[in-house]
Amino acid sequence: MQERRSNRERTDATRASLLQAARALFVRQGYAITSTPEICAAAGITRGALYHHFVDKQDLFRAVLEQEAAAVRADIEAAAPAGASPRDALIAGAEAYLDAMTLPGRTRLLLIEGPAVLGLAELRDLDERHAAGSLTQGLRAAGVGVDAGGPPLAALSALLSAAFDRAALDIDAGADARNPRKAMRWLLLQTLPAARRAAVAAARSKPAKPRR
Amino acid sequence: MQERRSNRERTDATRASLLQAARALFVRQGYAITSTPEICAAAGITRGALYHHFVDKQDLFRAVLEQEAAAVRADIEAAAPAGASPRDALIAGAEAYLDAMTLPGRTRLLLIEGPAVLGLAELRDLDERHAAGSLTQGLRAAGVGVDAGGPPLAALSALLSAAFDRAALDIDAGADARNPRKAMRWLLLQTLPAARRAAVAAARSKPAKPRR
DNA sequence: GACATTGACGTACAGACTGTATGTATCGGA
DNA sequence: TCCGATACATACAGTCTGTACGTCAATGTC
Repeated sequence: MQERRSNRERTDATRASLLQAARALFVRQGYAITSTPEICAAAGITRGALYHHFVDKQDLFRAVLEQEAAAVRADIEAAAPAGASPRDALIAGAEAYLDAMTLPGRTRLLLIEGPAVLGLAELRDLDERHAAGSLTQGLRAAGVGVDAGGPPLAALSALLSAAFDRAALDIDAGADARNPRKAMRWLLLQTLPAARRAAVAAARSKPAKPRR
Repeated sequence: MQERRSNRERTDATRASLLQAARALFVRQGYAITSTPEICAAAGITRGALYHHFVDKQDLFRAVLEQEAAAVRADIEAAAPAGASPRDALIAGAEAYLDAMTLPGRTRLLLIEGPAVLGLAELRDLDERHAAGSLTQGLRAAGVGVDAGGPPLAALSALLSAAFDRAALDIDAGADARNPRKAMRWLLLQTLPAARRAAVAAARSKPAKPRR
């Protein structure tokens, strides 16, 4: 009386069920506390199936993160306006990122548990494959780091990326969402060329009396 | 033939030995992989002693972090120049923080494992008790957020704090230390009033030629 | 200074979890 | 139709965590 399914269908179904159950539990309880028996019970399968599809618990977690990062990327790309100026594209991308990270569990998975479970190096790789690279090139397109006097573009991009993550975390933590968004937007604008040149000019006139 | 020690001495000695062994192992292997038998063997005591002094493994980890955060704070305060202007104090504090985070293991303990093991809320509390609060008040003293038009100070401070952490992480990851430092310094300067006012002014007079 | 109490451990144990080895049924191609 | 491969399920070994309990030295009291 059991339905006939191809191997491919079986695999897809169990993997999907596993990923969904694991994601929910990892988000609610964290990676360490969540046990594989628990995950399998929630997914309606046995541990044998889990270890058939994934080499270990960490590998399952990796798959969850991969899926999550891809979803974030998709969300951002879906929100990208066509034919905007580099500057506007950057700002729109910033908002889209914060919006995407609003989906429950994303901050915990990608920003808290991820680095601890998979290691910083792997997480960074995943981040760059999916999302962060676009920030660097967005900054470059908007003219940051093109002249010699400015800060190293890659390093600055990393710092801003961290600030974005923190904004997402704070929004998720229940803070009035407008404050981190506003601060992040302001900070980002400060890095754009028009602002920077003015700042450099102000800094150059160092020996002068403090401006006040 | 055994020496006579007061209870206080015994406690201090075992706790110190435990903290040192645990710190080393947590740094080298991470919290999850490090087992309590392993820690106790390295500390030269039994698990009974561990569970006498700490309620569980997580509590031991908490003690390690507490010690580490206190050390960072001490390092920063030791480097604080006396009688500097708010602006210079802020810049010096920034450098001191990055210097302090150079000590091996600190980034991993405080920035990677900490949030995952203790939870973001507790880590944030620890951070504010020890270090981060000073950034907010440093910014305020330097005049950030005093006028109504600027970004919310607390939110901006959080973003900058995250950027600092990322800089520390990148330095620790072996990147040429000068790049993250330079970028961080630049980013911080961008937020200070002189730079901002100049930036705003430059933005207002958009058609005007750049100042130089 | 004997004595009861508390603190600082050491040892033994129960429960749970992870990863692996092995068995079974279904699928897919020849 | 037969046979290898795939997708599971079950059983097992080893390890870890936290707790209960026992011991002995230190400390305060009379």
